Amino acid sequence: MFRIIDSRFFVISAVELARKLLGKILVRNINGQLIKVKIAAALNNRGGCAYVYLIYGMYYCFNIASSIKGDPQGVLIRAAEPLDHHTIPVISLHDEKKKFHYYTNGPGKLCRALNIDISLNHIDLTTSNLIYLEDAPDLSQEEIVINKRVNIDYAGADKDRL
DNA sequence: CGGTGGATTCTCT
DNA sequence: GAGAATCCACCGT
Repeated sequence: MFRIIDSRFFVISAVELARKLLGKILVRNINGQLIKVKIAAALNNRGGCAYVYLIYGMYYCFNIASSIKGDPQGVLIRAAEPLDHHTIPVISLHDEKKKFHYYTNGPGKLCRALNIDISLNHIDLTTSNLIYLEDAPDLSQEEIVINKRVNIDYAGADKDRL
């Protein structure tokens, strides 16, 4: 698959971009070690133009901005499927003895697995060697299921929002 | 300049 | 189901 280097790919609405990102390959380069994951869940994000947010002091959320300058939109990547290995081992923050084989099924866990931190904020996905996207066939309409956010039974009234 | 809360996740009850 | 872990942007004083 080829890397996406055409910035026009992102010059669309966040809703469209979220749909196109599904199935694409997110590549993270950590000191030469490539980790590839397939984007499996994205979320239309409301406003904001940052790429990486620190949340609750412990976890990061990885966003991909869309549209054009002056019209801030973005897509929050909520989950992905590891490709290189079945799982990406990440040591538990709470108990280092427990080596959880974390899946990337949540925004915070996704960023932990890929070593995404604030240093990637404002990075350009079309020019950076640290993290970028590889092209992949768009999923068919039938394969895209618009559903509620994953793993959010804690969210109360907000969980019914898309 | 101190207080507060948030786009999360894990652990224990 | 609730609390904790833990950083910083933002707000009020």
